[in-house]
Amino acid sequence: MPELIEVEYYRRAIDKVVGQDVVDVTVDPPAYLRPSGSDPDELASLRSTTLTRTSRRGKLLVLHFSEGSHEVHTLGLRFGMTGRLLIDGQGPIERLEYSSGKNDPAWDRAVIALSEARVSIRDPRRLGSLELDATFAGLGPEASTLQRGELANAVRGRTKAIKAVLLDQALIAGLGNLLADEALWRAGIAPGRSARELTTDEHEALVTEVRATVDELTTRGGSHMGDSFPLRSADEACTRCGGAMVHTTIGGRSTWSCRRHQR
DNA sequence: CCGGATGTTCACCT
DNA sequence: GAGGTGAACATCCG
Repeated sequence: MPELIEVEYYRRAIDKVVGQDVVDVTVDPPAYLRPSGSDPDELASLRSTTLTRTSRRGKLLVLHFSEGSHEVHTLGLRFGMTGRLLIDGQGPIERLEYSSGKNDPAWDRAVIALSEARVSIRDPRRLGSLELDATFAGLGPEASTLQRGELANAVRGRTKAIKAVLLDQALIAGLGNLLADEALWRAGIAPGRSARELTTDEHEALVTEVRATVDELTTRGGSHMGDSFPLRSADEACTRCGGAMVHTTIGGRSTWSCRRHQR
């Protein structure tokens, strides 16, 4: 799952099982536990704790576990491109999800067995991960509430492309490849522009469009259902201005933009 | 058969 | 330190 939108839906789904006790937490393969080299046996420290709350920044979902009134551990969940959350075998946002075809229980890479529910990450490509005692350290400000000053901070002195800044989770947390393209398309900013060269007006436009895009897609229910989305095809014209849609690679990611109205 | 895909991390360059 | 590239993960889709 990309983008913070789906992760927020997952967070809300897990909120419904807050209050339950942990029976066991497991990963398979062991490398699904990060950072690499972590010992899966350490997950045993979660047994008999209580899931007391959830939190999220960007695409990182964090579960908080307590003993009595004392928080003793957290667990970070990352979904990568292809990880889905299942609760008792059910995907809370099934209709939004990547996998249209096969759905193999063997792809359950992380399982959190609670007293009355089973939470798992089903991830065919293993691009997601689990992290014991994860924190938000190292993540930039939340994209869905991005402020002008936060964007100004993120781009300050950076020569790399504005799209690469939007995708860098340490600078701004939560935007994925599709959302970054959409926000830039809406703001009329070419994705390859050097970040530090954006004007104050462009900062304003971009902050507005990042938030609007996240808001609209959250309301609508996910990032795959856009009807105003910039077409990811060279065969059709920009739905806003009729210009040619062009494909490039920026920050190592596939990028679509309109040659005419994105400047 | 081949290449690319909503993500992240790491190694290796410049 | 900044930033770019490519590989890796494993599967599906066109």
